Amino acid sequence: MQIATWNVNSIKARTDAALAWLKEAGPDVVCLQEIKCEDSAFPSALFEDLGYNVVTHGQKTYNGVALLSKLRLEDVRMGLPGDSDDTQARYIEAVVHGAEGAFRIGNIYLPNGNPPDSEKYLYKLRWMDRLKAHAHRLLTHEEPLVLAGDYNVIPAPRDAKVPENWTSDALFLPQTRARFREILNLGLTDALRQSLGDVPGIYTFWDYQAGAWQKNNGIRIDHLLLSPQAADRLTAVRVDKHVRGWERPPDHVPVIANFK
DNA sequence: ATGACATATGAGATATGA
Repeated sequence: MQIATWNVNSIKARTDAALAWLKEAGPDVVCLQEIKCEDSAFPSALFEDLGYNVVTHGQKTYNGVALLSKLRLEDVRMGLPGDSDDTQARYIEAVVHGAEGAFRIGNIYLPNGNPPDSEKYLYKLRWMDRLKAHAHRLLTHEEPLVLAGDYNVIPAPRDAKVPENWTSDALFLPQTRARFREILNLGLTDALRQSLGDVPGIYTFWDYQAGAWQKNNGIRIDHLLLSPQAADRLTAVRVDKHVRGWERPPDHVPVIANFK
């Protein structure tokens, strides 16, 4: 079972790239973030032609998440619980049944939160509190659970090429990292760190500006967090960095986890 | 340095991203 996450920064602008990567990598499930379109505008048929079932939770212009799966998507839920006034489309969840059992998969597009002195940062922190509460509930099921997506969190200095550049940024502020740790400390495992250890230099995002890609000035902000039952089955994690070198790429690249 | 770059909206300039 291969489960991937990828922030595509507009599915309309990235349809060809997404199709090319799916043909190349062939994951069973993909969590897409920032589709930036309403549900009716998502090019589902093109992905269905590749054998994927598609569910979306989109909105006009901003945000939006989609789940693509070769397996049937069951118990689909849209939106992160905890705030009925939240209109931003940032969470979709479903269950898939693989040959070796079921996985519940939550697809996350966590708010950016910049600038830190704004309401946007308070929204980010509240959203993380809601995610913590939801993860806590899901963990009581004691089943394989993968919470994958663009967390907009740099967990540690080793997750940035130049950590000093991020000290006052909403992605790396102590409060942000503390909330991320609180979520991990519920009993979740960072899949990439379990698989690859604490090696530095692994990034999933390179800014379009100032030649960040050419200088490998990246950050690791796309994560797959695993319940104990999912972590037990993890066999490998990789980052498909080469995608960032494609023509007109998104600024994020796919992260893929393999499970036995 | 609020800029570089990129996308959506909508038709010029602004909001958002990280």
